[in-house]
Amino acid sequence: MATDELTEVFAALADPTRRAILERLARGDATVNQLAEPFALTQQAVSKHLKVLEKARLISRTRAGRSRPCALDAVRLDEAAAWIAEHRRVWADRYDRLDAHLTALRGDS
Amino acid sequence: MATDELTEVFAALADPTRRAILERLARGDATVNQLAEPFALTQQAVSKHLKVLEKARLISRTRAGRSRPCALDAVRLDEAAAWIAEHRRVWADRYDRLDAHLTALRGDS
DNA sequence: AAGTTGTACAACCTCTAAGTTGTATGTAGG
DNA sequence: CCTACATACAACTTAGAGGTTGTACAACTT
Repeated sequence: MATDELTEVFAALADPTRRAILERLARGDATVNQLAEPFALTQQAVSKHLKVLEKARLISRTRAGRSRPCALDAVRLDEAAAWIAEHRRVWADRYDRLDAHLTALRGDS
Repeated sequence: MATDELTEVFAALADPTRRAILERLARGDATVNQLAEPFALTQQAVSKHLKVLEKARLISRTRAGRSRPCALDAVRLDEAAAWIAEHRRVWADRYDRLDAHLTALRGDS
């Protein structure tokens, strides 16, 4: 994944409202107004959030008459998780080596 | 992890410079000036980024004479990864059920 | 055809993030 | 001590994020 795409995904996840929207969508698709209801926000504000999520490709939208239901798209989340996992692994290795080193220094088995 | 902490972590990861700093630190601890060198940024700007990373507890800092080396802290990354994994799982389940449903509709085995 | 409903667009406000320059502080070394 | 170096603090600028209100438009309902 390109750097800017990672940036978009993490930036999208950095907003509590957007994370809440994703959590809501995980329980089923929803329209803008349905998503807006639990928040003390206008429909327009929620639409903006959805635009951010859509640009980050964390959700996709379809047309259904006059409403535009949102559905989750897991691909980008996987890629973000992969970035974290990769770097987490690298330095977990470092700490494992450090642990081993310290253990060796202490003369433990 | 509290909501604001997740927000801090994701917001910290949303900046390409900060991700690059983390990648650099994954290869070994470094001082502010060492971190600043590859970027076309002032020392002060890098210090600000480090402050953000430290507040999000993605790095920790120690004193070593007149320098303050930075080291990675994997805990928060794990928590961010856990959030992603949890939600990814939920809607992976949804799509699995959808798949099953569609398969059933088609009359496949 | 007329009205209602769901969503998007535009203009605006305010706050904060990310960068700058300039300066202060603490520690090391001559 | 004095100087040089590594980092931090303060004040400022600029751009963008997140919110608002007002309005437009397309698609159902009657």
